[in-house]
This record gives sequence, structure tokens and C-alpha cells, in this order.
Amino acid sequence: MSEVQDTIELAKRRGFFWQSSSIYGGTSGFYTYGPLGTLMKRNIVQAWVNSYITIGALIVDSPVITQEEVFRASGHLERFNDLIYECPSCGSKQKLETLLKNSGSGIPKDAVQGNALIQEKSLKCPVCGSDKIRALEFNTMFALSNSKTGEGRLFLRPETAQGIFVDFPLLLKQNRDKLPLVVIQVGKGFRNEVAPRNAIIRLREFSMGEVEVFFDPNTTPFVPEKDQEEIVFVPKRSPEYRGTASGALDSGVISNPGMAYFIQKTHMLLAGMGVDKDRLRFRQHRDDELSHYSSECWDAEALLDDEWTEIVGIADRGTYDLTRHQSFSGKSMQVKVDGKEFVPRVIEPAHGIDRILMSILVHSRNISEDGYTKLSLRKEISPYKLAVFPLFKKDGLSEVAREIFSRYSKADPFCVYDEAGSIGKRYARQDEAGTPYCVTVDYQTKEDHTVTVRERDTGKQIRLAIDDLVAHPITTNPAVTSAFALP
RNA sequence: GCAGGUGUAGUGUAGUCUGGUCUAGCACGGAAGCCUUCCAAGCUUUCGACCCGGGUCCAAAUCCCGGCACCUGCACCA
Repeated sequence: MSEVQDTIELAKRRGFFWQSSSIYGGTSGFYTYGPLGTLMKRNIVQAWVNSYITIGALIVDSPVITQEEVFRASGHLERFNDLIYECPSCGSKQKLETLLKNSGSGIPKDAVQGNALIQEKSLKCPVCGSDKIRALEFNTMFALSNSKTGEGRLFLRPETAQGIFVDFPLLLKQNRDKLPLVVIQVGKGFRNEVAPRNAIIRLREFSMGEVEVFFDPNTTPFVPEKDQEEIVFVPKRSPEYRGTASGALDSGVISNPGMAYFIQKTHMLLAGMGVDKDRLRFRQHRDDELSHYSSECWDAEALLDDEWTEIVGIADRGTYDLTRHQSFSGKSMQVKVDGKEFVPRVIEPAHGIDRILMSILVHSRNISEDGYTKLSLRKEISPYKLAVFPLFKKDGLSEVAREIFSRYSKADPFCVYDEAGSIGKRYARQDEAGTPYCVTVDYQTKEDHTVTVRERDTGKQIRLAIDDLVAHPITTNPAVTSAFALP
């Protein structure tokens, strides 16, 4: 079986995620995060938010439900509600518009009108000549059907970005009229994908973390640091390039410093969260795969099974969005700096949270020859940081262990207690859940008030005084971190 | 969306071709207990499944039809 399929199985068994409402057969593209997955996802989001707050980003939280005008301006409506035709004989699909171009007729509004036109003009498939073609509405945005009359149609947002662009003037004020302005948002996005697949890799409702960086195109507020880690670049025209982000900038692989800076930042973030550096690359979009709003785009791709999967997209959106909103709303999106007025340029790193989580899970699985599985998650990402066990339930060890658990929980709530089965089985359970440390109460504990602390990846143990253990979260306990020196 | 394949406890599977002792077997897992002085040990008890709907038949997990889901490939992925 494949790595991804194995991981999906582990995820369901251990409670990371599973298909939603499966008692009713489920609906493709919708997944529920279980107890471990929910915590892990929170940790990923936290790491991401922290890394941007650090550089002065402002965080916002805009509505999922969005009015039609926003997507008319952004171009999503135009691009998403295309009518297409499909040929049942040869399977070809194209925009209906292109077929109607030469027929001298108007553009139909929906599939009913489209089919009527096909009948009226007796249009044929340009590929195979069949007369059985039919019109279809191709919606990848979810439209709400119960919008009140008069307020226009409402849509579920396909990206969180527009919630930032529409409030650009207010956000600029929050930044005291200064550029650069960095705004981040994490939340759900919705795309009615044709073929959802691979569990949380391609969802119809998914979590994304988007960053919109607004800056003066004549300045370079973001430049990559020198002497950072080597990154694999796959440019659209030249061959693969291995080097630092600043090296890639200097040698012209990347066209501008801002793009190079955010590629570098993204690389550090992903690697720091547990995406395997040897299975991570940055690939530049070919011109024919660029989205309608971007002029240059680099995807962070993780290798899952044998397939490179997009997990972050870093796009140069130029002035597209602000210019469009300016002309559609009539409100100025200009910034005045040193007497000159201009629309800022935007670079957007957009993170697929679910895909990042999946990549970390796949890349963190360590399986020994006998099939013993450990999830070597970074401690910041692990759902739980510590498990507390008694060596045996008898002789009062349970009571001592419960008390330690209760005291420790005040320092760090992400801790579990387990006394079921054998000690080995409990270690195994935690290894598969990615818990970095386990504490065991044994007979010596009663004598000298110490416990064993066992580290997940090495299996090594140290003894630690109970008072010392409960005084800090285990991931930052100096005695523990110095003993094991985890990444 | 198209084509092909698949659907049995929480997970992995046996059984389906050739309908009938299938009252659906096994392993892992969960729960309760016993035992055990640190890495999935053992023992006892126990929990738990034929994707949904229709049809054929004396009889359907098994054959047929429809739906749903999953997998693979193609297309799509702003």
C-alpha cells in the first residue's frame, strides 16, 4: 500500500481525521478532524501565525459568506461560473463562449439558455462533429440558494484573500498609513472540486492561511537573508537549481527580492514544522497555469508517494486585486508616500493547512522492520506533549501517577494519562500518536520522588524529580531539553 | 465529469467466481479483570461488520439493476 493510503488509515485509526458523516455514506471532499488531528492542526496554525506576527503582520478574521460584488470585482465570478459544453461522444469540454463566438448570438446566462441556443443553432462538437453536445454550468464556487431578494447573491469564499483586499483602506489605517503592510488570515475556503481525492489533500471545504503583503513596487522592503539553507528550485524555463534563496535571486532564478524572501520564509516554516526538506521543492508555474490574477507564482511542493503536491502557493498578484476593487467599488485604493500616489503591489503566500498537515504526517512516519510505527512529529506540532503512566496499576503507583498528571496539567494541559494494558503497549500508543515524552511512575518514585522521562525517537530515559517535572511544560523543561537535544 | 476497479466490526482481511451448516471466520484494536519491577508479552471475559435501496430466487455477503463512497487513469484544480 502507498504511504498516503497507510497514513490515511493511521489517521482514522488514531483519530487524526476521517470522512465526515460516513453513517450516511459520506459526501466526497468533506472530512472531520478527530481529537489528535484537531490539536495538531491548531499547532500548525499557531506556528504559522507566530512566524508572521513576528514580522509585524496584522491578523484579521473576515466572513466566509461573501456578497456577489466582491467576486465580480475579483474576477472569480467570471472565471468560475463559466458555461461549458460537453460532448458525450468524444468527452471533450470547452467554454461554450468559444463555440458561440462565430454563431453571432448573445451569451446565454445559464445551462437552460445554453442548451436552447445549441438546439437553435444546431451547434456541433468541433472535435468529433457530434450533434449531441450539451451545456453545463461549471461552478467551482458554492453559491447560497437562500439569499434574500434585493441583497444579491451570496457565495462561500473560494479564498480568504478577498476579505483582506476589500478592507485594504481600513487595514492601511491600522498600519498608520505605512507600507509595507502585511495582513494574514486563516480560515475555511470552499471550492466545488470536480474530483476530490486523497482524503484531506483535495477537499471541497478546507483550511487556508493566506498572507497578503502590500508594498511600494519601487522599494525592496523584503530581501532574503544570505547563508541560509539550500532550497530546491524548479524554474519554468531553466533546469533545476539548488541553492539559497538569495543565491537564486542573484542568479536570476527568482525575479524579485520579495518573492525570494517569502520563498525562504516558507521553506524555513515548513521545514521547522516537520515537512521533510528532502521531499520539498519550489516549482515555478508555467505561463499557461498561472491564475487570472498572478504574473508569477512559485508553489511549495511536498513529495507524497511519487507525486509532488502543492502545499503553499506564493503568487505575485501585482496590483490586480486592488485595482479591480478600486474600479468596481469606486473607492480609492491608492497610497500616498512622499507625495506620490500609487496602488501597492501584492505578494501572496497562500498555505493549504490540510495539505501541510498531511505532508507532515506522511513525512513523520517511521516504520521499523517489524512494523512498529512512530510518528516523529516536532514537539511544537505534536497533539499531546506528555503521557503519564504508572508502571503497574497496583501498589499505589496509579494514585501517585494520577497526582503527578494532575499537577503537571496545570503547567501544560496537553498531557494524557494512561494505565491500560502493559507499559510497552502504552509507549506504543503514544509513539503512534506522536507524543514526544512519556513519564512513568515506578517503585523508585516512592523512595526518592523521581520519575522516568522517556523520549519517543530514541527510547532513552532519564530520571527527573517530580517537582521539577511539574514546574514547566515538558517541551521547555531545561533538564529534559538538555538531556535529549531534540530539534 | 469520463473509463475501469473496489465496498465485510474502529483497522486489515477470509468468505463472493460456483447462492444454502455464514448462527459471517481470523488478526489487530476497544472495554473489564488476572498476571507482570519499563518498550505492541501471556491468560480469562467481553464489544463490534456484510455501504444504501430495489430486483431475481424456496433461499442473497454472494447473482442483476440503481444510488453513494473509495481507489487508479484521464480531464479539472482560478
